[in-house]
Amino acid sequence: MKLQDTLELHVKAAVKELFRSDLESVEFQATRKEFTGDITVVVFPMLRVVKGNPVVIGEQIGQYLQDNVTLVKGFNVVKGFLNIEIDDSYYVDFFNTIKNQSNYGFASLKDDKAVMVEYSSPNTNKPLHLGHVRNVLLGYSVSEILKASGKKVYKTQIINDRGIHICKSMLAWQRFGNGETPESTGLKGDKLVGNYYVEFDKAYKTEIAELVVQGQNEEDAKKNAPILLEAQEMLRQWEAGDAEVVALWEKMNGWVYEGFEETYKAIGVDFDKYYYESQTYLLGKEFVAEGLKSGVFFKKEDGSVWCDLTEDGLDEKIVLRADGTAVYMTQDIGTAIQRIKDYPDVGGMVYTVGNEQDYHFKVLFLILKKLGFDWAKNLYHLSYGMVDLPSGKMKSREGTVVDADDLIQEMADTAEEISKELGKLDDYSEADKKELYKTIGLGALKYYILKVDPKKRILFDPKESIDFQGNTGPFIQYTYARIQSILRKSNIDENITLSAAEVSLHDKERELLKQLEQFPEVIQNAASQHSPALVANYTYDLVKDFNSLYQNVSILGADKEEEKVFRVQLSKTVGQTIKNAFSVLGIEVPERM
RNA sequence: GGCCACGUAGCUCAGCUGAAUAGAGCACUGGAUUUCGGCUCCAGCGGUCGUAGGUUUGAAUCCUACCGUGGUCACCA
Repeated sequence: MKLQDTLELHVKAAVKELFRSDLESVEFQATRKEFTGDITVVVFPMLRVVKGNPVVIGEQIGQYLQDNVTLVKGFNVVKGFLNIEIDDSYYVDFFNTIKNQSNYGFASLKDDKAVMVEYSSPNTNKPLHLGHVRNVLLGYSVSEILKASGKKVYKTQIINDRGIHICKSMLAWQRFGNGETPESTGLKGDKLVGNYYVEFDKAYKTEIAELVVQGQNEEDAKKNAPILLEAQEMLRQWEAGDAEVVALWEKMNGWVYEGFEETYKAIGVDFDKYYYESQTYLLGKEFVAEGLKSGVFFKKEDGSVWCDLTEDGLDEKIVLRADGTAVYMTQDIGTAIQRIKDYPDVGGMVYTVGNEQDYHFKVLFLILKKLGFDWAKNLYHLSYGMVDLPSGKMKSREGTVVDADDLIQEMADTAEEISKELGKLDDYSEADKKELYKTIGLGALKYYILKVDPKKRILFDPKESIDFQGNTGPFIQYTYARIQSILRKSNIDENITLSAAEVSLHDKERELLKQLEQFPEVIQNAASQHSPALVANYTYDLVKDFNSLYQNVSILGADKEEEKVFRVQLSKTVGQTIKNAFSVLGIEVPERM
């Protein structure tokens, strides 16, 4: 049983015996550094049940605990705070239970409904950029955290593969492409298709300018530009199933998917299942028809279908256009239902989508509830803030978009520069070195993004993101590598288990053990709050405590053999915990760096 | 304008399901190595927790108003 749970029972018993009152709960907090003790009971909330002076009450409870609970070895009361000192044997026993658990902190799979986590969900007309990077890192990490908390998880995305955007790229490629392919140009497929999207925009603008010269006003010119009309015609042909257009669409989307896969692989994320808008919007239309019958939706005179959400404090929302074609909402309804059909064990879903779509998801979840799906109550919009650059917002038109592939490469390059200066890798092969630079560069990037609360905006300062000191990924990786170095040099018997009597704890060791004890709870909290930031910040605190110990005591040069054994084992366990924590953030740890 | 989110040290962020003197990192200043990896550690400097009210024994945390920033209010996605 956890320390806090044990103490809670005893505090309740104490209050029962001393004051003949029943407490519903007991409030604990870690004892602040400036006071003596390991864990603190806050007396104030008890005053509602037990009348009296908080200091006196604290003293009485403290005395009771000291007399009746063996692991309580002392106490003191400051104001309304009862600081309890815990016997070292508790921490040593705790350590012995976890020291060989390679999966420490992770809960075993609970017999519970699975969760589907959607992330990435790109359009197929341009490459991934920094904004997608945050999305992908968050979604992947939340998936891993949910798994670590004991849930079955499916990772997925919805690919926006149909619509005018891809037709624009297709048309431009037809006109200006001269049959170029990723193979013939050596370009990644998503980059190639993205280039033609830009080409389209250029041609479009030229045509608008020409029409304006010919006397049209700008608004009309934007609507009448021939190339735009042609793109719209192409979309109609696609919807009509024109064989040639569909073949081109399949070819160019295929290029994009290959490009995306390369980027996902470079980032180190994966998916269990892909959904395509082109395959789910029809199901959405079916359910709109059904909702119309059951009265969830209503039809306007022009034939468009709406959902009235005014009773819920929202507006009316369109779910089908007057011409009968699907809107965004239609296909999201279809996609959600399709997913539950495909995976009947799924009881809830997490949508990783930027906060500009907060309203959309509020409405989507409400509509699914109205349609009567019981899983609709377990839908969560993992809403995250924009990524800004020091120069302001990213704007594709102004060319300030940070490309995902470029970014990953730059991070690795920077890691290489810094590592070379410090040079500890002379005996590494070139391939191993490259792999390591990628690990460090990606570690820096991922940690920089994940340590911030998802809902907050991120200011992405390239200079700061590649910082290696302080609260950064490489700092934590460095500590891990340093621990591995100790383990390589130590030659202790791994299987020794020291009893509490054989170990006397250094203050820093006790701090570290308390910190280690928190890890499983951190994972659970991060899961329920969908926040990798909690894991990131925890890991940093753990690492700081380890470095402090490292600086204060000699591990391999400990005076006594038992001390050395204990410290090496402790170091190993800290290393394992760093590794586990980082694994749910999607960050690798190096043996050396 | 309506609705939503955010506002904590010069900068980047924790703390936000209420509790002790609001914590880290960067930057700046000063220290530590006959020692296991100095990408380290220790200390100092730095705060009207956006503003004003309210609830409470107790508010950065909860409530209200206002200010600032961003988002959103499409038969776009």
